Amino acid sequence: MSIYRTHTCGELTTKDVGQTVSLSGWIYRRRDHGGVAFIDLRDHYGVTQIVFHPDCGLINDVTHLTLESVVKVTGVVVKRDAAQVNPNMATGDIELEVKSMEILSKVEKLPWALADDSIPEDLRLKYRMLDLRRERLQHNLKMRSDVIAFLRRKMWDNGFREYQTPILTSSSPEGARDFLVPSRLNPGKFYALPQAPQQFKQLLMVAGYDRYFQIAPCFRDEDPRADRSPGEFYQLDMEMSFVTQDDIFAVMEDVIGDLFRHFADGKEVVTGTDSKAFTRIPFDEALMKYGSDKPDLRNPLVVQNVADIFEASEFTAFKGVLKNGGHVRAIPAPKAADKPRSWFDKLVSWATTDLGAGGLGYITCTAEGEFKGPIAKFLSDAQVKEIFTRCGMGKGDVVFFMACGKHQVMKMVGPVRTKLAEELDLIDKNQYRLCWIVDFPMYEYDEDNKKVDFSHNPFSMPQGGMEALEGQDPLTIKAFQYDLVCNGYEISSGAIRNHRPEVMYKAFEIAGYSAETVDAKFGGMINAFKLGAPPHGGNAPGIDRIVMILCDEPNIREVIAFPLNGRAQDLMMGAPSEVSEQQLRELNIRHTSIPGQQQVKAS
RNA sequence: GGGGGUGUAGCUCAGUCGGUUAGAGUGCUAGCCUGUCACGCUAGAGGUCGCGGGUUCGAGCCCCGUCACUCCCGCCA
Repeated sequence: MSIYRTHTCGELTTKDVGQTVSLSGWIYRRRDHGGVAFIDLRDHYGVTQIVFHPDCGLINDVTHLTLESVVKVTGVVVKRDAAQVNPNMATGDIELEVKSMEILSKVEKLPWALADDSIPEDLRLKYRMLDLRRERLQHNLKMRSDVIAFLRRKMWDNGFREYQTPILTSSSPEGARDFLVPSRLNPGKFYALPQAPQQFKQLLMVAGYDRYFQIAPCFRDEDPRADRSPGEFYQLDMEMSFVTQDDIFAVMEDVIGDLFRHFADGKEVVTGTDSKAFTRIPFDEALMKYGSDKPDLRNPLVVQNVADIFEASEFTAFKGVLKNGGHVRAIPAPKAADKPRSWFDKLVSWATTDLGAGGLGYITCTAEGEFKGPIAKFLSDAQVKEIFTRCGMGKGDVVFFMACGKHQVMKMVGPVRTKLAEELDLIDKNQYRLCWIVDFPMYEYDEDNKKVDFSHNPFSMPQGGMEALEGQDPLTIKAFQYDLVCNGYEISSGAIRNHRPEVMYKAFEIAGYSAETVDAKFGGMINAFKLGAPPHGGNAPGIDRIVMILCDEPNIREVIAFPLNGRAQDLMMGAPSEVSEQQLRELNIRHTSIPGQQQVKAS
């Protein structure tokens, strides 16, 4: 038994009445009535009301303590009178009649009241230790720990073992920007922090370990987003040998499907099939129907291609877009015809300013079946009817139109589909909808450099193998490359790898890399594949993002104990910081100081 | 690198048409109160209106610039 407590603040009940107990924790709230005073004492497990009666002689002490001070109290558990029971508290049937109190830690001054719920984020990050005391973050981080424990168990149950891979590795030429670490023993040379253990896990497959996983830290020096933490994040990195895409899907559908079912907390987990399998949507179809490669399937709206109709119309604006290789898509908006003019105006202004779209057209169908709207006059009645039929819309409904450039479907059409569903409240917030996006293109055309380039992982196996690479238009080749998507978030990405050197050289050749370049850049991997490599593949679910979704948080920082802010700074520790000249000398580093640049301040 | 939003007391915010000494709630400090549970009551302290410049008789408010935070685009094999 601890000298600090006999129980936690969450466990005393009427069964303990009459016992003398000790609790330790933080003073959460205080109610002072002069003659009698109460404090709510909080620890990780809950809150218990402590009563200070006049004869305890401690009222003056406790009322002059700043909230959040840490105390140990000893006293007797008493049952509350019926009128005093607090049904909102787990321990609301009892209270502790205090006999003695020991102050373990005094608070000097709080930067904010802990009960306050809307504190600016930079302040929260500066005093993260205070922020982390709040119930919401305690819940999120416990959830994170539980999710990781669950994933480890499930991976073990599926025959996987966890292996560590290096944190100090070499800079890789493809992919995101690396974090670099100077080498003291090798002047002028740098390690890179791994963007993912990609090459190492493939080498483990070559080494015959068959089923690998790791709760792996990944480091990428890219700008953040709400669902993307700057600097570092964690993946459930996994790889397996002698498998096809179907084998990998089966494992992930078991692991991730069960994960969501286990932590859904009453929400419905929808896989789109009557088994454990997840719906599979080819990339091209996702782009067409949802305008996104990570569609939110809770959103029932389905986009339609109406290029042919506008091609045959008198609407020169859209015809011009089509002539330049662009697209015209229709997005249905059921039961929106009676929305006020201002609703439409706001959407159009949102599309032009926020999305940077040229415009947003729409045609409404009144309750009487009359078509109205800014672009209705450019179309014949038959053409409008055809559009409404394709969209499954009718009286009282609206169809929106978006014209966009060749490569702008995801940037323009997808957001409109999402916005309309939000505006019309069509998204079932009580669901997790999981699906695979499959058949990603192997290559895409790089408009900037006027060349064919890899569209995803260059190590992915092209569908059709060598035959496809040699005989097919590169831009039509698909890869065994897939993403796992939940509620509009990409939660995992993976591939069947290209384990055959000759296919690898050919794949790189198409993207403009010589065999010499491939050897120079990926020598380790390609040599490994010349020493007996099993067919293999895998993927890597993003743990932070999955926890964020399960916690129903809009921002990934809410599920990370000590996140960096939007400029990749740790406001509490003061990172990144300047280092001494001595340290730099040892590393053979000299830097040009940047005048006027602010040091990140530690709290 | 680009675009949007925000910035007034420790914190959350209000501040009208540009016009007297910039307000409220909360927290803080002191006091009162014997059953509260976001206790209540009284009083007090607390302000570089993010920063700099400009327009004006006069700027929290208008203009220009800048900084910080945040969301998005680019980027993220």
